[in-house]
Amino acid sequence: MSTSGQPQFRYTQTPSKVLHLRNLPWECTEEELVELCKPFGKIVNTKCNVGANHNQAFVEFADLNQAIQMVSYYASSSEPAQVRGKTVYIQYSNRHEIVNNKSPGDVPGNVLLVTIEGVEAGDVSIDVIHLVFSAFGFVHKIATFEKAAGFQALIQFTDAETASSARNALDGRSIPRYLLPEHVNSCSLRISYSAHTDLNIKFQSHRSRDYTNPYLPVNPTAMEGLLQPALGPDGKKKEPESNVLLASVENMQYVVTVDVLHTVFSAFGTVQKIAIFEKNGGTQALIQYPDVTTAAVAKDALEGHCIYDGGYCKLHLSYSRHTDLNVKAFSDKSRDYTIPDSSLLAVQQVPVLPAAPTVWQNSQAASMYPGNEYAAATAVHSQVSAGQAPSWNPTMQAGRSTYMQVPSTFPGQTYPASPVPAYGTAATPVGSSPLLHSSPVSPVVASVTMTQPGFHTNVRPSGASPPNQPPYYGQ
DNA sequence: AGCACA
Repeated sequence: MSTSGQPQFRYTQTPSKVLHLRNLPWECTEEELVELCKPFGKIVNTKCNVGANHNQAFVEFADLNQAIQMVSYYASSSEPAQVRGKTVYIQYSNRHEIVNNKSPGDVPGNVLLVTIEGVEAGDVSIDVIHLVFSAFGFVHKIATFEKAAGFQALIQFTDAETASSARNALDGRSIPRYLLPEHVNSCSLRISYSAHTDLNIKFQSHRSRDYTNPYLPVNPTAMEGLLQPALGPDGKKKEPESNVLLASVENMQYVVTVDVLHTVFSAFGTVQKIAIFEKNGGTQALIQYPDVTTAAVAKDALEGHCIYDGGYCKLHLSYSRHTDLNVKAFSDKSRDYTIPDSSLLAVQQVPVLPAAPTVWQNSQAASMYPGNEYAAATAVHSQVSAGQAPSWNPTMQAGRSTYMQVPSTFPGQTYPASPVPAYGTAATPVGSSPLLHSSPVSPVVASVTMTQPGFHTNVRPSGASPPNQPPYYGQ
């Protein structure tokens, strides 16, 4: 009102709680703005990426004096205001409040509203959603529902920072195909912030989970695949889910060692224990994960796949009745990776220094979002977090840089001197292959022969074959 | 490097 009609000159501009900032770096984030301005007072609102070049912004202080403090500080300072090394020019805005700053969905909070486009509600299980979002931090609760917008989920994180890292990384991306039913072609995530801060989950069910409260009652009607046998799609009784998988190996042309299994199954999370045994003339193995979710994903991803190309060592997976295996810590038929102090086995236990098998785990994680969707970024994350749990371990907290758009470098290149066990060479493609192949029926190991740019370093084609093991390609 | 609902 008072400013209308007349051009404003900077020396006549009247102070305002709202400051206009220009010459900001491209796509300057709200965090960067707040970082710059908060020493002078409480910021109640911002508007970023304003102007044709998206290099201007507005910041509104709670109090006029705070804005005056900032302007006068930089007016007399020898150090200009800077963001990312760029000098930022600050002046009073000719408005007195930031209006209609954001649509509600853009106000950061700890709860995300995720719309999963292109799928039916039944196509994406809550376990898959949990797995995908757990890469960024502990997921407290999930509630799914169907609205006009489609299949949606509310996902509660500890804080807005975690939620926004997940949002920034996943908004507009797709859930990897191998986590979805075959008939799903595309499925993109639209993510905004919910106004909720704490979801009220009443039951553990196929549509809602509270991971902070494992003792929450299971909804008897909505329950599916939890704790008790449920009916599968074919109407037959479905075995109860378990964190332990029973794998039977069909057409076992080559010996399947503990190490091979470990490499294969580590692609989906921390493998705690493995036991191999003979039954009915065939070879079976039990693979223990920390949780049912990881086991479920591994089961779905690996079922029917072959460890070695050419249809050899085909895996058939079911849930074991066991929940905690009692195995010898180190024998040729069993392994307990939770024993922390063995130098041979400690790699599972978040070592301080990267160790070869851990790097491999991360190589696996790197390929979790293959192709043009997540590609290069995940690899870099692998470097960053080498030595930690793989990305898809739901307990892992370090996934925030996972999906940055950065040039591709694979962890294998980061530790060229790392001793890579030969068995790792043989088995590594197994874990990565279902990810690299859109077709779930591809032999697991086939990625070895692929020449997909940017991915070849992931599979160590030059590694030696293990003693007493055939080459895993050709044959 | 100079003001945002288009």
